[in-house]
Amino acid sequence: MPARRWIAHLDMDAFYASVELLRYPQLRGLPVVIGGGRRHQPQPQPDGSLKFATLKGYAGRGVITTATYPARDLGVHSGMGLMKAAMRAPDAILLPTDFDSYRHYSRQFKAAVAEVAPVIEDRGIDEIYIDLTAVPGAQEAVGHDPLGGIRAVAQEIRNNVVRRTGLTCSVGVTPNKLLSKIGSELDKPDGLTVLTEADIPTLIWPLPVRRINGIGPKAGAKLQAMGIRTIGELAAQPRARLLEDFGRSYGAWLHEAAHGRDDRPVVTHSEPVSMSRETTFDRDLHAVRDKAELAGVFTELCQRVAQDLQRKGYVGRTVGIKLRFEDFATVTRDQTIDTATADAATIRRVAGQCLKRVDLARRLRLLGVRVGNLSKASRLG
DNA sequence: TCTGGGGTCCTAGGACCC
DNA sequence: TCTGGGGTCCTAGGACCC
Repeated sequence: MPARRWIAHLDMDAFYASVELLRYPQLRGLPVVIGGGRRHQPQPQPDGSLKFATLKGYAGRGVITTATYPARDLGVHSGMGLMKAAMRAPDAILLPTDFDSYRHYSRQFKAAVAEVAPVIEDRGIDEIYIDLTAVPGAQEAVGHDPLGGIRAVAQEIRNNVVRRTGLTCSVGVTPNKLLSKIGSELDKPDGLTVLTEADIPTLIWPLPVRRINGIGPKAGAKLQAMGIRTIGELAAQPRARLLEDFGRSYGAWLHEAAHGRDDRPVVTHSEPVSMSRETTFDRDLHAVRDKAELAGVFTELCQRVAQDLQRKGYVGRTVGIKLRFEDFATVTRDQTIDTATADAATIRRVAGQCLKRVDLARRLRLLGVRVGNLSKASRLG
């Protein structure tokens, strides 16, 4: 009998916030949000306790990167501006982001998964896909339960993640990535969902189309305007109509996705395509009046990108800039050079050429520098 | 009280070459 | 003497994701 393909999607629960709760267990059960700059570190008190900042009176441009479940109950969520969140949940505790710490726990949980199932695709700091097809026991029935084996393998992964990190995760296991990604959200936090194709009509079709990874705000709004709300309604559309309205490629994909079909493999290795650094200013800057400040930030961004490239051993041929104006309009300019580089001064010079091609009448909110077209740096330098 | 930072992929037009 | 067709590279913007 051929092995049945089993793909898991594993998503760490409220990852950044959960890591912070390991460090500050006294905050468990409270509304906590992560985000903003360095200015709200917990302050040690004379009695040895810590005083935590709250959202009340927050002024600045930060957004929430993660909110604990009690904070979500107050109506705040990731991506929301901190000022807006402060109005909804003024007493929620605010902690600054600490990427070094999150990266550390990211490595830990991925290593814990790899001990059980080594075929892993990285999807960022807090989620992965895992191919469970060849994991011992995955194809076996347990008693009268044909899915008993796969369930046990997934549970063992979850157990090992908690053992090694103290953090919980939610896992979806299905025949493909698309369904597993949806599945991992069905029982969150700390849940396990195993689905087969037979479950699609009952468990997938009633969900809103936005649950499909790849249908974002734009496509979601367009579908809604067409009267299509659920994945089932999308599946019921004639393929030809989707091709007409969304183009050959995206239309065909929408049709397949709605039927739960996806044959993408789990990709265990990939090379980076670009590296970038960008920053949003505390206040909008003007190209002339704030020239010195702008120049300083610009050079620093180039240096940081160069440092990232060198640390990871890459060079790039395309240097680009990104500008966001006060009205949030965004433009990019890039230029490809003959010889790939990771040199800060070279990046700075080419990026400077790019900047000259932009009309800088409006004030700037964000400045970014990117190097693309990457290749591995040779040891000869 | 708007909207961070780091990515990938796709599209589309023009340049340029054969 | 009036106009091809394919391929690749470059650039800009946009959708989407974590």
